[in-house]
Amino acid sequence: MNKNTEENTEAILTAAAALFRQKGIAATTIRAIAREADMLPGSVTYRYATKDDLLVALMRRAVEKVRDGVERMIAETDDPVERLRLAMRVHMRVLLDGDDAFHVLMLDWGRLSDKTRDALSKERARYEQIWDSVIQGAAASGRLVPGLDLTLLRRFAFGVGNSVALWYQPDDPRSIDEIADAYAALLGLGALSKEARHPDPTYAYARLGALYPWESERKLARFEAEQEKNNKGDHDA
Amino acid sequence: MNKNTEENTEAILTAAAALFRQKGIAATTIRAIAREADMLPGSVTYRYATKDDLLVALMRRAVEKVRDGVERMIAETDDPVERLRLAMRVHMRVLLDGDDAFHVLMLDWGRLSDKTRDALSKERARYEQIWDSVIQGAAASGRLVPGLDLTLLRRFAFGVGNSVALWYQPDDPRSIDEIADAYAALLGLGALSKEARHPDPTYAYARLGALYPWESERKLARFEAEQEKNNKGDHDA
DNA sequence: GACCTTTTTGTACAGACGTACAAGGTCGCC
DNA sequence: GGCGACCTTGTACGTCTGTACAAAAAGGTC
Repeated sequence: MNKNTEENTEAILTAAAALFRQKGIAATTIRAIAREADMLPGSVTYRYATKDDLLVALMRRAVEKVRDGVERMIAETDDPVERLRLAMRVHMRVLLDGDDAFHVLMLDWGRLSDKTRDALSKERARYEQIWDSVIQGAAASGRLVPGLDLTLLRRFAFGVGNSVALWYQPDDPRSIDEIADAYAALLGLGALSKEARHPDPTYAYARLGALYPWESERKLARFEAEQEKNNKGDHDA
Repeated sequence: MNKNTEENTEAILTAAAALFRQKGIAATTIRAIAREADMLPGSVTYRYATKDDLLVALMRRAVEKVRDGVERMIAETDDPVERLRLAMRVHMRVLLDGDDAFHVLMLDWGRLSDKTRDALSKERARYEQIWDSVIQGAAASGRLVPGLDLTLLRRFAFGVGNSVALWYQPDDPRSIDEIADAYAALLGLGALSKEARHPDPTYAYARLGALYPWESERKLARFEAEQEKNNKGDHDA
């Protein structure tokens, strides 16, 4: 009737990840984790003395796993742009369908305590570095628009990948890979049609104001002034 | 020494929003909100009987405010594509620099209780509808790649806008509008250089597999099989 | 089957939580 | 300047939290 130790540890991590993802970290109690993992609370604290220890162990594992996955995936090809798409697939697959802990790592990062974040920052940075190097590889190959801010591009791609987690439901008619591919396509090609965009994106990026030549900066300025006025008196604290 | 009633209500909402954003909803206590707003807990519960009431009031206000902002902004122009960019600016500006409550609304949506989410879903849907109509307007004008899944595009744009909140820090050297413009540019034009992309995005989107003609589907399949194998035995619960 | 280590159980505690409410204070209006 | 409505204060409650720990049970080794 008793599972062995390793299985129980696994059950704790699985249950904790699922609950953290579903209800958030603070709203998840150790007792709930134990219940979900079919054991008593003492068995949880026996393995992880504090909730934070459990959280760190969980996230460390998750980021290592996904890093492994992405690294193996991009090793499949030498093409720097294909690497970007494949990385997106793995990232999204794990985020949406895989380890709940990765989901939590991506979404709750900003709200971890300093101590917890510090304990994980090295691992997370290593993962982001993979993305950076993939993007830098693509840029070096000359297949990206020249002059792009590559850090911003990484954050854009990263953010796009992560944002799916905010709306995706498992019963979505689209498959995860479909979404990842559509997102990768939008990332690479953009949404504007051939006729609507400047024929050379380099030019458009060189001066962002030229992106939409029909834009009137004056209208924007007027709106800004109005906003300013409306916000006055709002901020006392 | 006493502020008047309206100011106190405002102080509560401001303090609550800031704390919810910073530490999450569950981790924020009514006592902490009261302390931050410089009053006693009773004054908070006098105005909002439960924490949930406070949360709902907060978010309702936030989404109405941003809806107003976007609506006024897009009324400034008839150009359907410029509207998209202007909407992005307002959205990001409020998200990053404006009402903390909007930040919470966007990021914690998936973790609200059913009751709370229901109480807000109409307002939020109305906001998303504005984006939908902006995107549909752009599509109808023929200036988007034909055949795009417009719901997916809205989610992509929405996700892009929201994801900035996961990494942006107020001390970032870039201004919010700079980021919004860069993101809008990437959204419209994509990251691939002229030489690297198929000259007609319509074609590329029509069959996503053709997006990166150098991609080998076989490599992907091999990886998937391997993943499958690795995951075996992982999932008992 | 005795022995030692590893794990589970059950119970306990101090503190913080959301919420309630009687008492007192403040304010504008007549 | 008294009255009623609105708001704040202080205190209290039952519940739940993370964590601790002694005692019991299980498992492996000889």
